[in-house]
Amino acid sequence: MEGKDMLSWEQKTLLSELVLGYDAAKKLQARVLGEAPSLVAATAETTGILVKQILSSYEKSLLMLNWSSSPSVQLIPAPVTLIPVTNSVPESPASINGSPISEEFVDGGGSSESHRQDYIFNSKKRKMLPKWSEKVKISPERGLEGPQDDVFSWRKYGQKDILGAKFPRSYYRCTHRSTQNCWATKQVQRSDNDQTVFEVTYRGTHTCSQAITPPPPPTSPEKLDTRPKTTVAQKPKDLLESLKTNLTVRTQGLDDGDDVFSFPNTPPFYDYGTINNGDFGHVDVVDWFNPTVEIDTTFPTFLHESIYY
DNA sequence: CGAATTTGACCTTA
DNA sequence: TAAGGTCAAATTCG
Repeated sequence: MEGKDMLSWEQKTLLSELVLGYDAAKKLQARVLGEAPSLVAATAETTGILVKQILSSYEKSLLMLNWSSSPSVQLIPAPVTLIPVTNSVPESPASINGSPISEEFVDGGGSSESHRQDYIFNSKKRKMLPKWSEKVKISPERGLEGPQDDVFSWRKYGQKDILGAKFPRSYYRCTHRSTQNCWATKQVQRSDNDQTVFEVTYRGTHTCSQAITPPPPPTSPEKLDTRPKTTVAQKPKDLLESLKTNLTVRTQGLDDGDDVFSFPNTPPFYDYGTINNGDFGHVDVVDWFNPTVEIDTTFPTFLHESIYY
């Protein structure tokens, strides 16, 4: 056990990602060989999804490697471009010295009295949060390109005009920040020229339960969506909005440069539903590839009157 | 009526 | 000090 603890956050996430891909590949293999795993129903996991998962896994793993070592590994052909956001020198791989975790994290229990102080330590922490960004491309026909599986719920807390940018930048944080002390945030910036591109920058990972226990037990075959409300496109009217909110490709992030942030008690894995037994959490792709998040045919319409402010 | 968004002020960072 | 990021009151939404 101590073995895994020794791993840096990067290593853990990388491992996690690789495991996901491996898992999906295994399933795919089983499928190809005709020996469909009875339990993990062949029902919902289409080959396409598996492939997608595998590719996504590769992309992210490569991204991480690309970042932490030589910047010469340019392999990411996919429609979705992943961009490591480097603030300073990505030099130190990850020297986790889980020292300054302080009570800030546990402090959440504290009442809501914190104003300025809250802000302060929040910003202090900000430096330590892993940060990464992605470009999400949209095609009118297919909706979103690339892996999109943001099952997290975000809440907008600000919008700002950016110098030189045509469109304002939107700021989101995890809905459960106050309730579960989850400090994940993201910001969405629409590309100046290419209307189909949004750049999403994430900071911090989710420590809230929705990142830990997404899928409801499949005990009852009837109910497929027992869950309250993860992020899902809702009002067609604000398609763009919901899009921005959902526009999300989860990728592993890395440290910010100076200090590597080590998580208090958060599993370093994003899990999209750990339903299986394996040594590692394995993924039920069906869950994160939730069709509800899809942008259907209404989409192109939105693109036209896209500029809505 | 509670939860999410909007938006100008305020705070932090470069 | 300006640009970027966050807060929080007011407003809108569901």
